[in-house]
Amino acid sequence: MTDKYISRPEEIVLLAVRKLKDNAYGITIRTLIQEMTGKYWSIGAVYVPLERLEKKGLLSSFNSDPSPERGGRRKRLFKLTPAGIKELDELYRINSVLWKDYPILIPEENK
Amino acid sequence: MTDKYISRPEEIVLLAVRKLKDNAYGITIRTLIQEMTGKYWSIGAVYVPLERLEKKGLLSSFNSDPSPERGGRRKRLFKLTPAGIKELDELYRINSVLWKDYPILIPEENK
DNA sequence: GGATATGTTCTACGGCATAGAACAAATAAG
DNA sequence: CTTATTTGTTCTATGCCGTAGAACATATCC
Repeated sequence: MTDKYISRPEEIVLLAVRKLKDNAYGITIRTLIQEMTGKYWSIGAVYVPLERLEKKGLLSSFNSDPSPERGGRRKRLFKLTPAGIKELDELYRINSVLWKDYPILIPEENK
Repeated sequence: MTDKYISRPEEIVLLAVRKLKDNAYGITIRTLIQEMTGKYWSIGAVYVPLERLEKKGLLSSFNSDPSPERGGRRKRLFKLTPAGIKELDELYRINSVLWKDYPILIPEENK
């Protein structure tokens, strides 16, 4: 492909960052993803894509002030860059085409 | 992840096979994918995932009778297995969750 | 300052993405 | 029948990504 796709894990991470708004950092991202997908994600499965997405210019990050309730290291907060937003829009468009007319599943009462 | 995802290329290939029904083979799959995604796909970018999906039991394939109009090698036709259908249903479900509430884009008249 | 809690960095290994040349096989032409 | 043409698949190499979890860092609490 000439115009590379981002991968599925990268897509999912981008979406999680978007949904978390000003509270997107490693732990919350991981938790949200696990909730949405219903699957276990290792720590590395979150941070490695985060790192790569930042390198590609789709995300930016900065360290928060230390202000947690109990203790612990400061957070590295992530946000979408304009390029990241554009990428998500593009993915949304392609997904719409790919899944258009996918048969609606009648749940439970399969009659 | 304990319960592995299939990759994005694999997802796209599965969808193409589904849409093509009884006419899903290398060339038509590639053409449809390029139409849907608007991107160039090499031959290998289609056949390698096809091969892997068959190995995973999500697709099956068989050679067609030789009956083309002009000549050429016989086709290797692909179809979804029950596991493949199940996988697509699962992907649809997850995608719905992931993209729920994605902001509707007002096209052109951005007012 | 040692214990505890919260978070991130590091890195290793296998597997997948992607490209395109080589190969195969069917019919048509001479 | 043998050569050209058309249609389609197989092969395989390279680099990058997916994934896991141990190690490390840094806050607060006692």
